[in-house]
Amino acid sequence: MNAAPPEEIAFNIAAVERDTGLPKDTLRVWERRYGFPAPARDAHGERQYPPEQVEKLRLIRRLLDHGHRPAKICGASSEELMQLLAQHGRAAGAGEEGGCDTRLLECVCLHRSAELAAGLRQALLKQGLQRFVAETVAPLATAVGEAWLRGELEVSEEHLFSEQVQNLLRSAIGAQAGTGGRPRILLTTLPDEVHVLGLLMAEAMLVPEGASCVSLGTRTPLADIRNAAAGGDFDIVGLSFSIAYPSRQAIDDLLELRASLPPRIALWAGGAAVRDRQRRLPGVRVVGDLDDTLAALREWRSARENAD
Amino acid sequence: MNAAPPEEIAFNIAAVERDTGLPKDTLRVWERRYGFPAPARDAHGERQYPPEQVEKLRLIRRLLDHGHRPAKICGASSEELMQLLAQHGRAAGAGEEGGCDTRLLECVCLHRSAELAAGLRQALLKQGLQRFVAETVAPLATAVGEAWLRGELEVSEEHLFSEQVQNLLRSAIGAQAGTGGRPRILLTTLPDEVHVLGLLMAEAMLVPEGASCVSLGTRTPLADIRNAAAGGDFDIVGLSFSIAYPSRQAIDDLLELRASLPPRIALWAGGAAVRDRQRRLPGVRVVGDLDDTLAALREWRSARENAD
DNA sequence: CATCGGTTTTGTCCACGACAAAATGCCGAA
DNA sequence: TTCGGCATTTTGTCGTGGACAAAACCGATG
Repeated sequence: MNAAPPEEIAFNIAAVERDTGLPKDTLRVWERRYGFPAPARDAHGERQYPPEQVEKLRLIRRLLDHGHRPAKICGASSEELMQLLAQHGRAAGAGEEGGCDTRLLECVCLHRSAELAAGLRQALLKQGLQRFVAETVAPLATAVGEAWLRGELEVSEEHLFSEQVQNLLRSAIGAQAGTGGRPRILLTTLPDEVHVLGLLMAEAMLVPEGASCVSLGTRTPLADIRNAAAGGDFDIVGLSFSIAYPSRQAIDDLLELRASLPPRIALWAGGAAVRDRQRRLPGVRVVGDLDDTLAALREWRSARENAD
Repeated sequence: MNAAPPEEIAFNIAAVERDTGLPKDTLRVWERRYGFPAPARDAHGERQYPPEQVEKLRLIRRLLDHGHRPAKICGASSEELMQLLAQHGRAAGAGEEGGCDTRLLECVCLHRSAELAAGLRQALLKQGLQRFVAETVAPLATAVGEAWLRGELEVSEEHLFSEQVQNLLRSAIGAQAGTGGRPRILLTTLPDEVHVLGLLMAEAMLVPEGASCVSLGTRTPLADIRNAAAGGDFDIVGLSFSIAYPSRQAIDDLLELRASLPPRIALWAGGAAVRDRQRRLPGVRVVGDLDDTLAALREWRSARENAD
């Protein structure tokens, strides 16, 4: 009959910011404006967020990434929010999830690390690197993202997936790293983008085509990208933007980088935040998906031949 | 004679937070208390930090990580701060940097990515994985950290180093991943710790000894670590803490995790933030350095034999 | 359909007070 | 000496509410 919830587990505002990605200022102003979240207060008047509210904030955060507005959804119940998310899940799932290996997805959900690693390795051997990335990893990553969005995955499960894929891709890329092929491509993300899989997938598509890729990983400041690109004899700078990246900021950052980069260095951008934004990005090659990466490479090579 | 600095390049408070890692609240309260930083204001009264002040804040940030107090150093000039940092560099350098491969360090500084990759690969082949990690990677990582601390490296150079080492270690670990050896070890870091090299180095030491390691990468919430460890038949949870991690918080977090973890699962912690803190961490095996990782493994195995 | 202006929404910034948590310094006991 | 408490200082984080720029939205016009 322990009906009373264990009250000691409550989050302070800093923990909520960390867990949801919503800045403290935003949490406070939402409380003022929309009446949610409505945390309890401790003896000193400090906010104490119960776990349910943190959970709901996580749902809201995901819906925001998909274009909803806080005023509309802060009032809704958790069930309604889940329903909205499920709609997105279905919309995306219809196109992509169908093509994903459900056995591997199960491994992620059930935390079967050894089986997941083996299954991925097997798929890689069977399909070859490029098809493995385009047909197995990418749909799986989308499915994992959607599942995580719907709260069906724990953080540790998403991490496990990301780590395993990294291990495999980095090995495979390293195994065929050529020397000195053209174009030379510098791959990285901007400081607010932490997702690394997009970069690795791009690298895995490009290296087998004979391009020389140098990845700086995530979170490189704009000025450092410019310096590294100009000083390292690069032909192309490639940036990756996940769905969570604010689209407007991506555009501004790209235009700024384009302006500061020597004209001879091409600028490529890929990921959900820049898809269908080609029109607003003169001088930037927007790479729509992984196959488009190869198209962009062909374009670059034929343009270079003509220029010679 | 372009003496006037280009005034348009000034950072707002959010950019400074991102570049220095100092929270906005802290930046404002330092200004109030110590008179530094002293940003200009734009037409709307918002802070505009000139690049020199951001640079100095970065120096201060590094000194804080090494135990200095803000009140003492906010008043100092950039030159004095650099001198303080140089002292730390020498102190650490005397012990460690001497043992590091200066040719490879030069590759990092000069941004010679191909040469760096080749040099690392060669060292790995020559030394074998464990000696490579202990004798090449670890000293090099320390040297890179110190150089970055002294401002001798760009962000992009540090990133490049980290990426190259990751590529190599992940390949090497993947190549000898056994199946089902004991102990089964779950490796990760807490949410505020973003450095991944410590984890990879530990994994590289352990896997050749026949241990089964599963890495969740960085930033796993405490509750997820507990769930993953308890649900995955693990014997040991291993956490890594870089020098930048607040020592006190590391202790609290470790004790909390220790309490929530089943007693049969051992808890290991390594990295600068927990070194020499064994006394305050009952129930936690503090791993002093990479060689101590092997000692800890031997201890675990002999303890298990005796228990059987 | 694309673009422009006006309106609403939304996130971020400001000031300054308060106070908990951490670091430091001091003192007495093992 | 070294260690463990205890008082004091330092330091970071949280609170409030007002302001306003930037973004999103919406409708009208080329």
